[in-house]
Amino acid sequence: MTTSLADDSSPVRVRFAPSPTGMFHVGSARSSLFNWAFAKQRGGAFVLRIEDTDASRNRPEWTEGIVSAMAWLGMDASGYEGPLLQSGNTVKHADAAQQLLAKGHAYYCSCTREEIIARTGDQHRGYDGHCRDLGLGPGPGRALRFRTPDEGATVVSDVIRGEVRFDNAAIDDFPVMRADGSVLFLLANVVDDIDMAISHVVRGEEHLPNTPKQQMMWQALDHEPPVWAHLPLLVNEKRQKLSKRRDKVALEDYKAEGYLAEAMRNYLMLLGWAPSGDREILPWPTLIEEFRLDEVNLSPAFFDVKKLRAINGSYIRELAVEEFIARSEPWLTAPVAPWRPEAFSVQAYAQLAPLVQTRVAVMSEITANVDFLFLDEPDFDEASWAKTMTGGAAGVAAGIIDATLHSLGTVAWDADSIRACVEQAGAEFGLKLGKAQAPVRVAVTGRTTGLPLFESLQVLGRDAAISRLEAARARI
RNA sequence: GGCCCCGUCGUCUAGCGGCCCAGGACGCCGCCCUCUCAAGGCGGUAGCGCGAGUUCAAAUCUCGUCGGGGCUACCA
Repeated sequence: MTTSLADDSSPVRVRFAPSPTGMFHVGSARSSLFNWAFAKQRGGAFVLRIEDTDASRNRPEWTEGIVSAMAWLGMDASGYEGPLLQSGNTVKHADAAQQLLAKGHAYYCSCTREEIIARTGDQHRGYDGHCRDLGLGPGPGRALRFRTPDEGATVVSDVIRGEVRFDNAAIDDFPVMRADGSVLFLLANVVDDIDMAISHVVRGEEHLPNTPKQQMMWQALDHEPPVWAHLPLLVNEKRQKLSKRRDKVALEDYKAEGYLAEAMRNYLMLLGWAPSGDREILPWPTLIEEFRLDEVNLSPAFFDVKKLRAINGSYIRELAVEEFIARSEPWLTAPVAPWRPEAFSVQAYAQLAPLVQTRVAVMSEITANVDFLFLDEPDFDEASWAKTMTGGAAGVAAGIIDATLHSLGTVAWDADSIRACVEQAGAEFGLKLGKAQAPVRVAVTGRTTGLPLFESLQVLGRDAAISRLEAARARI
């Protein structure tokens, strides 16, 4: 938008400043990725700062969660400064508060919330400036408030949104330091950004209403405000901001489901920004190179898992088979895999892996595709069994299985020969392969759908195939 | 309530006054391929919220309107 702000030559130092709340949110992930792409593409620096000022809801291990989630997405600790803890900077926070006081930009206030509401008669009116000119000193129950101008306007120059104007009269004197001397987020955030020499503050749009206040403080502290960039929100299907409470937002959950980091990263980059031309799936270095902060969209983006799935499937299919096999490991072993660990065979899996690869959109789906190979008994799907083995289908199913069994014992054990057996069995009942294979498939794999049957049988082995067909035949 | 932001297919987006009776992708539907299911190929469905204005010309500019959202703590 405002090209002077997006000037390619200005030095870049960005920060990602999450508060450690226990899980890494997809919105945070997107925000960190945008910051990262912008910094790397401009040859700038990226700082990770943990906003742990609210001691009541902080745990040290949450920080580790943020670091590892970022690493998973490809933002390795070697590529950024930090993590720095906001709580480690409290001396400077307090110092800044005193500076504001000394310069007349802040004053002590003894009002309680109740008193303010009682005076204004309106919960929504905000602070009425009661203590503004009382010249109060520090003391119990006295917080420090920033004195905002009564007239004029504060204009926030945002790379994405252009100039956003806020009338100063509408901005109440806001607290910057609690009565206990601890500094509030709004100020601490500014002090840290100044301290870290942050050049661009790239964050979610929910912070836009706070920005004029922060900009006032930058200036009151004798610093040029940074370049602001407020990213559009990530929303749910009801177009509300993604929230921990009602939406599935934990990056960890998606990882556990088998979303590939590179797919998640690519998808997230597409929320609010798009590469030029009709391209969507691009390697990370290309995304970084082509990303432009000032091209970021204005409107909120729906976090669409369907599209994420599609992109993930595409990434899975792009994997070299060996790579796919290697990456399948977590879904083939405990605690995910339902079979006895000894029953698993990498060789057997490797033979079918190429067939699995085109059939899964998320890695967790691998398990159900090959479980028949390693389970002692197939995991029968009731609907599948009912459809192919009971009622009117029972007679044919029994016949097909009998006929297949008849020739399967002596046939050469390869997919083509096995196929011929089933084809022949079907012919005896006037059935095409499509119909004839169904009871065999269910008997052996437990389901009507799955990997190509004959390759599956070949890998399963003759003995297991025969005993499963016999067991199923007995159950019909 | 106040302040602020946003508004192109269902969704993510391309579009920066003529190249657009709007392009791509996901989804959905159909066809082909096919041992099931996928993958793949081909085709289709569907959109500029509305109203004024500016202009020879508007999805693109302006205003209004309607709709959606965010913020509104001695939380971050």
